[in-house]
Amino acid sequence: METTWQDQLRTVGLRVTRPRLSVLQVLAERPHADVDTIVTAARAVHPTLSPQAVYGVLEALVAGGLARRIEPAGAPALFELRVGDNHHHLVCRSCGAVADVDCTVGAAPCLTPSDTAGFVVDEAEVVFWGLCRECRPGPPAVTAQVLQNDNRGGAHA
Amino acid sequence: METTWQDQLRTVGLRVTRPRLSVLQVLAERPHADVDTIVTAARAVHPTLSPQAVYGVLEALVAGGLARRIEPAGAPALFELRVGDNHHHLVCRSCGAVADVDCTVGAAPCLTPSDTAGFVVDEAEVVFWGLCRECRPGPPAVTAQVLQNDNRGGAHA
DNA sequence: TCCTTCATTTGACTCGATCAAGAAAAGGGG
DNA sequence: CCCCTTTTCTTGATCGAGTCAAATGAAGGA
Repeated sequence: METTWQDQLRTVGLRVTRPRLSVLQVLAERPHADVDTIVTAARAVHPTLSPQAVYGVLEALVAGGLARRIEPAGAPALFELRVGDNHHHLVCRSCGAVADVDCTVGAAPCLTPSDTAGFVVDEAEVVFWGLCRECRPGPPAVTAQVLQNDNRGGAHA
Repeated sequence: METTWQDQLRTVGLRVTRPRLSVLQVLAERPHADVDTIVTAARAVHPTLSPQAVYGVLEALVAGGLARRIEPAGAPALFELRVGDNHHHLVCRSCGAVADVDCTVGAAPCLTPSDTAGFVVDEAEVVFWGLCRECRPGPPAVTAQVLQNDNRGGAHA
């Protein structure tokens, strides 16, 4: 990916500004960052950056297709630069850590509901909930069990 | 469905109260209701019910496994009584309408992440985004027989 | 360089949800 | 049937994420 941030911004019709470059830089280093994290990190190179500016920048980036917003339940929105590929997320219930998961099928949407109830579906969003390595209780007994498949509510394989 | 709300509440160790019965009643009639809707509707039978009480009731119901909370991105939380079965949701991008979707039988490749990045996954959450029948830009003429005589472009916000 | 347009700053504000203290009620024991 | 303990509800303050609006400032084409 040798296209610069500047090129990418211009390609989608956005002006090249310091706040935007700062935010892109932060997102490149820290995928799945929330607004607060972005503001804090971006201030390393742009000390006067305001939170509202970051909201504006992110809105523009998402609208321009340069960034994607994800909103795990009960947490502030997160942003990532991985766009255009169909991937999903693992979210830690304890610490909120997020990891990418490639969709095993490839094309979006990777799932097709059996009955759409009259809806025209354009996206299937998948979130895997669990515990990350650090938050997992007990000694790291590395079992192969990956998806707890109980027959009541929640998970399904 | 001969188990009464009272029985269900007692079964999970919750006291039987008027606010709880009211909320259960509302949820039975209106699946996928948000807190505001529940408060308004429940006041028909319990006029002094406070929003905070509803928050408390819902928290207790969810903790007791009698209700489930869903949080579509960009919308207040919704609650439903369908628990224990594995189903997902269709959400309308335009009006926010929600419909249940039974989990696709058989092939659900995306529900087993290929690489869990060290996470222990306990739930896979799926949300299908699209447009509901009312919000869909006009289907090819009036050829839809499934659709009863509704005023197209229906007022639904 | 000028000038128009788009971005950012600043500050107020909305909305959903949570927290805390006291009053009310549920429901088991006497 | 009443009392007492515990849970639950009410009232009101507070919080956090996100939005709105007016005014200043930068981007970049003419």
